[in-house]
Amino acid sequence: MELSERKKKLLAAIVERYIATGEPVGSKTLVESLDMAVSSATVRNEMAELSNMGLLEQPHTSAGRIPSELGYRYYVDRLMGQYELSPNEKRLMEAKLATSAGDVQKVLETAGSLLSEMTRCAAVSTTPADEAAVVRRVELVPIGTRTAMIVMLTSSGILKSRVCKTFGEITVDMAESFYNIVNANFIGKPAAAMHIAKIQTLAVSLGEKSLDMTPLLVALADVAAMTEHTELLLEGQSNLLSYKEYAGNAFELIEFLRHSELLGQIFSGYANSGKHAPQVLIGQENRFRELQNSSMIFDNYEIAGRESGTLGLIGPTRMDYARLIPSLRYLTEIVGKMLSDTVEE
Amino acid sequence: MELSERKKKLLAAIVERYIATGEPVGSKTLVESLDMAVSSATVRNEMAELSNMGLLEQPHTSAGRIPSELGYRYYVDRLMGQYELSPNEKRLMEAKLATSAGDVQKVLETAGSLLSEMTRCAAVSTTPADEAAVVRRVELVPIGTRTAMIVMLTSSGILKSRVCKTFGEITVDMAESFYNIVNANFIGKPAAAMHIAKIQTLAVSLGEKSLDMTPLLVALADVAAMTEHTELLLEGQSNLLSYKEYAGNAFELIEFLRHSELLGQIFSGYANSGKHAPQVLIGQENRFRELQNSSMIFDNYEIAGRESGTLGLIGPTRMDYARLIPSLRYLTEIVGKMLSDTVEE
DNA sequence: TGTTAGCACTCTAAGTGTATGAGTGCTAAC
DNA sequence: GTTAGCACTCATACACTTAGAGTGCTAACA
Repeated sequence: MELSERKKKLLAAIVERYIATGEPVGSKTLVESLDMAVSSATVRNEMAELSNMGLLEQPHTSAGRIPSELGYRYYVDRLMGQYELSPNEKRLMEAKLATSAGDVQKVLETAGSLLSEMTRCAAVSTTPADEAAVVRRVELVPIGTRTAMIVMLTSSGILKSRVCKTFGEITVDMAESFYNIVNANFIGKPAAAMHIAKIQTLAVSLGEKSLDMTPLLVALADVAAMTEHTELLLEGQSNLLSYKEYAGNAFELIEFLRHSELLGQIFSGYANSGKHAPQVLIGQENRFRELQNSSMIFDNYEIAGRESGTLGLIGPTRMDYARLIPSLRYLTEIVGKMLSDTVEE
Repeated sequence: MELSERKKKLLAAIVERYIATGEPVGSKTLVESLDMAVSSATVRNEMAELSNMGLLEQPHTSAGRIPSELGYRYYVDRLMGQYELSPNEKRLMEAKLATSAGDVQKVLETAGSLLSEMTRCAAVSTTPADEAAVVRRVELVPIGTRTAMIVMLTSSGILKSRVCKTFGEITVDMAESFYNIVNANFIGKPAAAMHIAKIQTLAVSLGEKSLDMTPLLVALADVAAMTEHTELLLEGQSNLLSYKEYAGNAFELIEFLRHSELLGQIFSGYANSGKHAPQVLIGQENRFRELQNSSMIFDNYEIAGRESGTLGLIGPTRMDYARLIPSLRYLTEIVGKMLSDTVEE
């Protein structure tokens, strides 16, 4: 579908104005704001044609036009200018992220809250997924006489810990057994190897030590389970409350975000696609009913050259694509760099 | 203010019915639902008197009555029956909490999400405050060649960790220096001793080792700062969205909860008061404008016989006090027990 | 003296009617 | 291809009406 230059200009102006104000745009205001060399009547003709093509729609006969989903799509694909982040903004983002360096989860949390602040949208991120990930390191950190913390690091950089309590005192002997078991059975293997069934057979083989060791091993399995699945981190859902398009059904959307692992499916599906460019889903292009009045933008971050996880934004269809897409793109880029640096060694 | 038995019965019925339905209660429905031996005219007379006393109010002339804040207060102080938690509910709460045993923060998070689920209110909790708390233990856990995790435990049971990256490899020598510094300067002292200024003078005294050690020491100061202040944990804010009394201004309230350390003041003020019984603040009894259409219930939990922190609920004035107060009371009790057990050793 | 029936009164919510104005589509002239 | 002009549509605002719920008051009753 090829449009005349003038139609393109008008469509872009309508989309941008509607994004900015949330009010339907009429022919008169449009002519004024663009100070075009034609009259409002001409613009009306053009707008009527854009409507016929399905790029604009009218809430009611005597209202101005608003972009249809197709209109947004055309705008995003062909018309939109890309907002350039200022060096200042870039520096700020990097500085904020740097405070979390070394901790994958924290980097992603920080990225999420940065995104949600910058965009007034909800931000989503997934922790790196890597089916080939293996347990790189396990540590047993004594905390008290009967309390210890188990720390696990995977080759994909995921770090998880958990506190556990034992029945009796934790002895040097126990710690030794623990490390022996871990080294012999788990280091270099996928976290899935540490399944509760495996732990049970191990416990049996320990004989009389078994009673003391069980809480440690159970906690170990627990930590392993935590590292195993990619996690979905959410930030800034409350931003959505401030949009009038969500008045009334904000609760529904926020509950959807809060519970849904379905959202994770979209993301991990995309992460595996190997694409690397921000993907935009507008309105009904979303598979889920709860998102059909919303748009999503998401993009994969790369760890050491490999698509690993996703950062995303969720907001009203009327979101500022021209600004948000470059912001997200830049952030995924530096998140990728930071995480590569973290995981690398 | 002493009321006749009949007035009490009526007031309680009005409060409870209004809590249940959210609709003003009229004389006719009231007589029916109570199947009283008097007519609606008599009830009207009584209701008029209750209005005069300021215990009831009318949204408008031809509507039924709703409780005034004074009415709720009277109900809470004198009329309310206490709902008994079933053994089943108790068992469920305990079982859920038990999964977090050993980790103060996690226990409180779990308690918060339990509370918010049970009550459809927002739940707040504060981590234990203890001016006499000292650093009990610090561990340096190697994670990679240039990455380490610093773990700190205080005598009040707060456990915090942070990952940090160093410039060069972490050597056994460095670890030794680290532990020497920690043992000599910090163990047994308040976390505040680990201030960044102190860290700096230490770094200077290290001479040439200083460059390598600095990131570790900075991270140490950082972890110390984390343990130092009581934290405010929030759960279930999104529950509030489902109440019609918040339609429209839910955003304001949720933003208030999200940002406000002011809320912490109320809590810590109460925590220091030494009281131990659920405290109820109804509507305007709250100091903050954002909470004046809401009620709060909060109660201190005791660690080893000492008031240490607070659990609280925030919801619409029209909340089910008779059910929520006992629930909160019971939860603070078992949280206290669990935390005492955690901190004790 | 407390209780009750009855009735006039008040006020909201919902529905109807009307004016206003923004914005359109169409047509005829440029 | 562009424009001015005009009839048309529809949301919004406002005034008005009606029905119904609930009240307060009064006079009669036990």
